[in-house]
Amino acid sequence: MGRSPCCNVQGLKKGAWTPEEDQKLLSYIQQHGEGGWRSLPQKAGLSRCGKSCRLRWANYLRPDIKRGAFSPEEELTIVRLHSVLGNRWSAIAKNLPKRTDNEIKNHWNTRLKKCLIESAAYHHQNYNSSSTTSTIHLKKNDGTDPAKSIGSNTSTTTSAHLLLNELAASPKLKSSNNSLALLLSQPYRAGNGDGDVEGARHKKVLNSVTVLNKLATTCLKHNELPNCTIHDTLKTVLSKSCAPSCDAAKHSKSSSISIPIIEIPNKCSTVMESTKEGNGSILDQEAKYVNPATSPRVIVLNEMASKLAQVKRRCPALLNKSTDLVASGVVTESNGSSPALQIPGPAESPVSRNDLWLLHDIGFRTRGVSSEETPGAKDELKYVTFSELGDELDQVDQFMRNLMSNFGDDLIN
DNA sequence: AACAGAGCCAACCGCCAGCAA
DNA sequence: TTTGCTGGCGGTTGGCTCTGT
Repeated sequence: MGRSPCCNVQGLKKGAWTPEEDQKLLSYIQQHGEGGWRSLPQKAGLSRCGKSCRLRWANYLRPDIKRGAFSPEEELTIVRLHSVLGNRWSAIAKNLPKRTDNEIKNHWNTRLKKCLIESAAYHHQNYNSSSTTSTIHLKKNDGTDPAKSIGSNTSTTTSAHLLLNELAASPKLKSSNNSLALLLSQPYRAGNGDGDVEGARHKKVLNSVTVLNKLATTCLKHNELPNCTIHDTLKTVLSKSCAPSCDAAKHSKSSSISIPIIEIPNKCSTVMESTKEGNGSILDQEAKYVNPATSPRVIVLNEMASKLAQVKRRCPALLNKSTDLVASGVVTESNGSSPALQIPGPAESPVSRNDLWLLHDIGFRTRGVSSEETPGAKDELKYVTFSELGDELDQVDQFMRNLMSNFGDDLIN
């Protein structure tokens, strides 16, 4: 049960502050300092409630407040921090000197959130339309070519299946019995054998989500994972994909927005390019960095991590198992120097702002830098680069390969 | 010029945690 | 342990401004 509002007292003024009121409040605080808000109005000669005075001071009158348009760097910081902290505006404000939580909150609600949502819509449209021409056809393991793409009938998994196809198209993968190739070829195994996409569409089609769900189910079924590089990989992926959303949910009364893809739509960039004084909002600069080729890999990694996180939630002991399959030779130890797949392009690209926007979606938290692991480092965050992301993707693939080695039969059957 | 709708943001409201009595 | 006070937080609102018709 909450207390009665302090502003219910009859006769107290509400609404916009006048310059005279501001001056009274300012003078009083300069003379007596902050605090004692309940008694302050009377002492300062104001017909306001204490709470109103405190807010006016904190959000407007304080001398160390920076007002005006947010710089690209500040916007970037907000997006990055929001991905980890959620709607904890005060915590975000602590990382933005001279900005108030209220101002950041307003900026997010009126601009940034809108642009992110538009970006997501744009991206979905972009990829759904492009998927018809860029999808890579997989070969079945028996050598016949179904000449059909997987998941083409599912709009929600377009990006994921594009990347899975991209992975599958890798020369290395093509020349081996890679787990992804096996997984991706499954729609045709599961069908009636004629490789007809129409047939598959009406029967059992494995899109990327299904693949990942299957992966998750298998993990759960076996209730354990080998204690080897897979263990570390999974742990890394889970810690990155799971932490932010859990954290945000814990600290935010309302759910923060969850956007599958971040890409800067033309509409946004156009709007921002007209910003006065060319005071580059982040968005018009972002437009220059848009690289559609970089997006799907992020998304599929996110999807993979999300599914694996589900496994973790359902089976907390998963990461503590110590079955040593390395020693038994079932799984080979990776020396880290030769990733499972070499995917050209994004991994070699320099980090751009767009990468960081993309990372907002994933909510990456840098290895080892969390409040739990590093006392005193609360809210101090570092972000992975795109090249690191490439490594992660390789590791996830390695994980899947190893998993297939152990549980392949269960996945296929 | 007048109007409507959208955008923006200062301010309000309800709730909560910390603290002291 | 309970109660009340205080400051702080995040969601929401209302009014002002801008923009388009």
